[in-house]
Amino acid sequence: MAMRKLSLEGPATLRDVARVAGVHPGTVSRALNPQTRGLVNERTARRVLEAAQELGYRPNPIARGLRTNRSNTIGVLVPDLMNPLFAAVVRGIEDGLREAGYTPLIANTDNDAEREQVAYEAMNARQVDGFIAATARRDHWLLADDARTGVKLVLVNRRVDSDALPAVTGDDHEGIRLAVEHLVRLGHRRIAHVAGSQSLYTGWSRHQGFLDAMRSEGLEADPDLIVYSQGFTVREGGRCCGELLERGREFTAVVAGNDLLALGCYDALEQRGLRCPEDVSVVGYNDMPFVDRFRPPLTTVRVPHYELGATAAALMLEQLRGRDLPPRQLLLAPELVVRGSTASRSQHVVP
Amino acid sequence: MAMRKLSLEGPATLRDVARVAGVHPGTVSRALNPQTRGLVNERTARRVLEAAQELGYRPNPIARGLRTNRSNTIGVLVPDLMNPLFAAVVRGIEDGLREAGYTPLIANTDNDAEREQVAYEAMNARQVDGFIAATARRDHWLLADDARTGVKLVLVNRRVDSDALPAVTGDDHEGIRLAVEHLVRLGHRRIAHVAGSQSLYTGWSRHQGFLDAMRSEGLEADPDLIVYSQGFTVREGGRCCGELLERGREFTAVVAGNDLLALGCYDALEQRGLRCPEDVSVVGYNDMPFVDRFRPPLTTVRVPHYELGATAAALMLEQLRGRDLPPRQLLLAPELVVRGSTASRSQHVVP
DNA sequence: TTGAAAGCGCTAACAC
DNA sequence: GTGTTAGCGCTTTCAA
Repeated sequence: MAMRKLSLEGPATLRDVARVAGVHPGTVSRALNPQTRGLVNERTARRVLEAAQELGYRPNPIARGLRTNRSNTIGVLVPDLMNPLFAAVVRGIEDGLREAGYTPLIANTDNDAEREQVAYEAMNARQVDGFIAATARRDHWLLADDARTGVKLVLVNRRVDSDALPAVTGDDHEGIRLAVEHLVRLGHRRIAHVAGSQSLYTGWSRHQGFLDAMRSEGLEADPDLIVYSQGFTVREGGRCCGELLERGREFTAVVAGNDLLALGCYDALEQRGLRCPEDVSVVGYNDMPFVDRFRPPLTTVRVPHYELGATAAALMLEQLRGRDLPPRQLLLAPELVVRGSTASRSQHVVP
Repeated sequence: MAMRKLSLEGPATLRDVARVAGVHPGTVSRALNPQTRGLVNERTARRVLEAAQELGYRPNPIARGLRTNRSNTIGVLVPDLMNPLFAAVVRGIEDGLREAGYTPLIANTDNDAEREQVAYEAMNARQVDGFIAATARRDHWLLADDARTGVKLVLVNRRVDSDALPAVTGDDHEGIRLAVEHLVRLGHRRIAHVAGSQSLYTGWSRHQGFLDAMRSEGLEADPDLIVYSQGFTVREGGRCCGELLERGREFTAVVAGNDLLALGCYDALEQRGLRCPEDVSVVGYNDMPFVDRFRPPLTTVRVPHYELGATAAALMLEQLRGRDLPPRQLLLAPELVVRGSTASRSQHVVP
């Protein structure tokens, strides 16, 4: 027996369902919400469910959000989706959030403070229930912002020293230690470091890791063998490695702050007629897609970016559900991937 | 003279502004909306603007959306953000939309029909004003769906033959023509094609382009020199190129359906002791990041992915503003990028 | 030109 | 257990 749709146009509303089921809209709301289903008679609930089904009822999240001040939406602030690392993090976040019915709202910020502000405000206006920020700069208004009242915040790929904020990061300290240890086992002693920008968290933490790793291997981290790049780019890697070579201090291996910097090292070495790994070994960081295809295939430290994102999502859900849980700071284990850019120390010492 | 905030908690609302300005909320709404500002006295409007400024008033898009059935939000359906091509498209979309105050809602679908459905429904429920779909499958429920009433749809990186839907795509026909022409100029005559999956739009259209290009060069497209992959992966490229070699028909060059397939060709050739480009030239498609770093650097056809996205955004805005504009189908020009994987035809003919 | 009032679809406090 | 009511913040008729 076909039942006519009650509201003649547009999708079915709660009231339509109520009319079909012969109950009050409030009852429908209760019956449909898992949280409050217990408050309603089982038979009634079933009737409501059937009516909803029949009408193809879909709750309107906008209306719900207006009432509840929640949106089941999480703002994701990321420097650049075109960077494969962040793309992986974002997929992890999306997949981690989906199960729980949350949707990410994504904005690229290019690490630009103004764009971050604008995106933050816009998302706040859209009632996001929380933010996951992959913003890399170490000093960040988001971290200090007292105006950040109520809204949850989870950091990914960076943390704060105070332990005041939930965060997931790769264990840079351990990752760099693996890289240095690998080089030492190959006989290298004079190991250089092309560091990432020290104003970015990962650049800074890997630099710290390098200093510690050298120390614990009983080696001196010669300041002349450390050069700081302005950014994580191939170009900067080339410039820094070039500077290293021009300083005239000998070294047989270099640990780069990330894979792009390592690629730049390739360029600088080639330009001066030096071979990798025969003359100089190079280690990258991140294990970007296709670095195994480079010439030579890059030895690097793999960071579980997807898992970083998925874990950040989990931490966010935890914050959202639990009331005032202590913020947890998680460290995800990296993995050394040995390929063709590292080899035993040559007799030939550069420069 | 400091003015106390009126609603003691939470952000300022329209009513707060109205109280401060000494007018009715309706007037504030009119004064603040550029569309209706003309209806209100200029002096009053200024007073309202000042009050809004003072209170730091931000309109609540949720409430507005509830009333207007619009959300200033565009659903973006994309197979996989971790694919750098789509990441670029999405950035183009985001940047193109931002100016106009629209926000993308992004979902990865992995080209999976069910996930697409779910994402589509969820976004519809969130009142998206339109969809930009980069979904690649040629037969697609979205395209036929009669239930797609009212909501705008723009296609990117694929089109439909009927011209019924606005779409932006790279000009695959021209791109493949450039590739074939390049090879012919290098003296190649027996040119093979490792085609992408024919159920995906780009795989199909590049295959068509190949047939036409060969014809217009006065060459025969030998069916034995065309092999169809199951997907755009390195692995499939390897399998297909291997099959090509096993068939025993001679060829000196291969046009791959995309860069990953081309990479697979590298593998298959190397595995059989053949050199690229000395024995076989290879051309890719897309110009992914870092293909210039491969061994050998890949000759390929560059597709302007970012512009594809930006143009799709523009098309969407056009649809949103104009009432029932005829759907435009745009073609963006590709560009041949010659690198090291193509060379003059060798005397040595394989297999 | 502005005010009044209704209502988008939903939830939650309270009443029965 | 269920109905009633009020209202989230905004836009948009309709009247004045």
